[in-house]
Amino acid sequence: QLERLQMELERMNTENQRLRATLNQVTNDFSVLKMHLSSLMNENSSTAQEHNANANAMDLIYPSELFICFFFHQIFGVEKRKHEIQSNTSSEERTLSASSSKKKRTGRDDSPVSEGWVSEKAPVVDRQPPLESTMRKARVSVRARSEAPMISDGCQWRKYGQKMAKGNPCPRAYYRCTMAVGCPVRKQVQRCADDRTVLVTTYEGSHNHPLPPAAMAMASTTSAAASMLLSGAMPSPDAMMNMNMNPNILARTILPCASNLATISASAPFPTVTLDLTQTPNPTTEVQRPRQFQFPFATPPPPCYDQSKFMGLQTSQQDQSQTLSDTLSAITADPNFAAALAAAIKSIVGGGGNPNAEGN
DNA sequence: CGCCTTTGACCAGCGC
DNA sequence: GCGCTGGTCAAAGGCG
Repeated sequence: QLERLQMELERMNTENQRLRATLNQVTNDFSVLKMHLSSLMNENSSTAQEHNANANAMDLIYPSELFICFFFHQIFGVEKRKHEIQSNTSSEERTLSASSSKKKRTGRDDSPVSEGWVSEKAPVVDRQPPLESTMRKARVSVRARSEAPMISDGCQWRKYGQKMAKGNPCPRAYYRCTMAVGCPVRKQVQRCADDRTVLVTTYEGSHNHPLPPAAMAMASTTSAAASMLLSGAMPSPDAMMNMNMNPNILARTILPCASNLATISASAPFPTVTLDLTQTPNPTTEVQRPRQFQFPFATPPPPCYDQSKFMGLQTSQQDQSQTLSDTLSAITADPNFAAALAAAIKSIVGGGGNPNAEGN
């Protein structure tokens, strides 16, 4: 009996390794596709027809991968063979970035500020393409519990301002990405007024440079959400409100396995996707939708749902290792994992990205 | 010395 | 027009 169990365990381990390899490949492909698509959209956004095509492409690519990519990056700490792939795409992206950037100031501004960031109020001639400037308006907000002043998302940030926001005693900090010259990505960090253990991080824009593996998850998520929001792959929040639709329906479509984690704000000045990681997914809801991709955790949730760790917050290496270990143990111990993972991969590779297909 | 944070000033948008 | 607010700038200073 023991021997049989050991053999079974070995077989499961082998299967898991194979699946992880497949997942790595899929994730890589997704990242490369997304970067290419982003470049294409920048180049081709001048014609509405091409824009529609891109929107359709977004529609096909993003909905399921967005969340899957994000989750598996976080859970598995996926180490990717991205550098060679990214180096191929980054050169053209840098060219794009360089061509669109324009020196605005002198003196101290050998910083990224002058190289690429185009202030909306600055009297510049060579402004960013319409789509890109629109893209910058889309925001992805992440709520997570953390004692740290800022979540560590793998990117390098430079603080460029801090303001007291109305209705919140906690100051709001403004950061811009400094991983590459001219990267337009910014983020705002503020503690929740109601619950100061909750850190609200709002991302804006998409990176124009290769990202380290640790940064890919968040970047992919925010970029994809922003793209979906603005490409027409999803209706605007206002449109949804006019149609008497609950914006969260859309969020459930994007993140079907964690419907209570994502909301789309219709009241915010900019279209905003909010990923609320201060809550745990409702297991009851998941049981009611067995055909959706979901984590087959038996209740209660495993330690990975300690979200301050789950989100890759600034916890110690030891904590993260322990969490990862716990997570892997919990996942691999579940006999349904392989099936669920296979279904998820199949939904991606098999073009099942449309969450509406097959009732998903 | 270079990079970073701090912080007051400035500007644009918006409502009244 | 005026005041409020959010967002950004940029000088000054700190730090490694």
